[in-house]
Amino acid sequence: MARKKEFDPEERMEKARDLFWEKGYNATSMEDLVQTMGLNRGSIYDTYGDKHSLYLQCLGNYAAEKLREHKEAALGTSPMEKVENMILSVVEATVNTGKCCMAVNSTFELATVDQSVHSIINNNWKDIVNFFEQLLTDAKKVGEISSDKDPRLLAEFIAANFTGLWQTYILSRDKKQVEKLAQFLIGMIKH
Amino acid sequence: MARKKEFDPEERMEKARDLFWEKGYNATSMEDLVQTMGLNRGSIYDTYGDKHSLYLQCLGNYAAEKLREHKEAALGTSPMEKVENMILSVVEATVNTGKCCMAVNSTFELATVDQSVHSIINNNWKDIVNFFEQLLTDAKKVGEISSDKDPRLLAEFIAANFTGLWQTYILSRDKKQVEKLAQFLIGMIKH
DNA sequence: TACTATTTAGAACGTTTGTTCCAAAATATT
DNA sequence: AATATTTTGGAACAAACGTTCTAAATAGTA
Repeated sequence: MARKKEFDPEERMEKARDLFWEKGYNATSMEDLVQTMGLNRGSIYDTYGDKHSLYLQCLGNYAAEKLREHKEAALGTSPMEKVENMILSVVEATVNTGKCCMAVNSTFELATVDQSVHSIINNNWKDIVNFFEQLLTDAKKVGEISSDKDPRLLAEFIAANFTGLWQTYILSRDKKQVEKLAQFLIGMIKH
Repeated sequence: MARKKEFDPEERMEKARDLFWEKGYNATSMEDLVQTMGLNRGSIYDTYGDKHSLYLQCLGNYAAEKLREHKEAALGTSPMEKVENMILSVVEATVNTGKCCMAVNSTFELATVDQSVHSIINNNWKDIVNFFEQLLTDAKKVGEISSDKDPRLLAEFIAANFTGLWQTYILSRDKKQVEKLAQFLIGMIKH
């Protein structure tokens, strides 16, 4: 009947996502997006809706991918080994790409004033904490952590520490420094 | 010879600071500032320079005040008691005002792309970590923490955890939750 | 009281913002 | 090959942006 889209909507959204990730929401203009996505203004509005709607889709896409990456990083023969590898994987990704977590950036730029953003990030956060909790419950069962530990609290503590690691990396830009802090965290949760 | 300023520049800057603190840099317009500061555009430009310059002054003001507050909160008969009170004071201020740290907001919105902002925040961060390090060194001397602990690393760990606490508060908006995490942190650094 | 330096209020500036619209180009189906 | 439907590029829009400017008001000095 008619023409088909000449671009892959998912692929172009990821270009937008990377730009939002780098510059933040408010500092990214529609003109920036047109240039970076390589799409016409009309095509963007037609495919994704307005700027805010596009941002929410980018953030949702990021959150889903991040959760997947966390789970993929959970390698190891024991639960605690999995937890440890997840932490090391976050540090590695951060220093390799030089970028922090888009959801955390978004938390501090928008989550206090934008309910939709808050909801996406909060759900993603809960998913990650839940995953940690599961692993730590397993770790408790097999005796890798002592029986007086609360897996839920420990999970929340680890997740909160990710944000601390990112903040530290932004300020220090020092790979060794962040790795040292991560190792310290790992030591703390083990004992 | 001529008229004197009819307003207190410091006092009006604090109004601007609170607005930037609440909305972030990019989401705050010059019109917003005119309304909130109760000053004419010309007076703002004449007194503080342009928007970016005003922001830097607000951030510097915030950082100085925050450091002072941290030191004021360091009450107690022993070094570790002081550390503990500093942590509790941050939590209390957060849940009471409902606001997080302006410097941390700024870290994630601007520090990666704005060198001046980065510099102000980084120096403030170092000041705070140095203060913690001093207290923890004292704590080590009097045997409040074990001799195998590294005061510098522990200080960085505590400071990083503040950011985690703020992130947690933004997402959960749950006073109890943040207090629980803070108590957990205190327990961790004691043992 | 007259003078003068400065502040004041707000109009006005040229950009940039996010968004909409339209004519031309394009392609899967008939 | 003709048709129908959708995309495309870019012009056009009003509103908001950060900034500058001007004229009137003001108050300390002479």
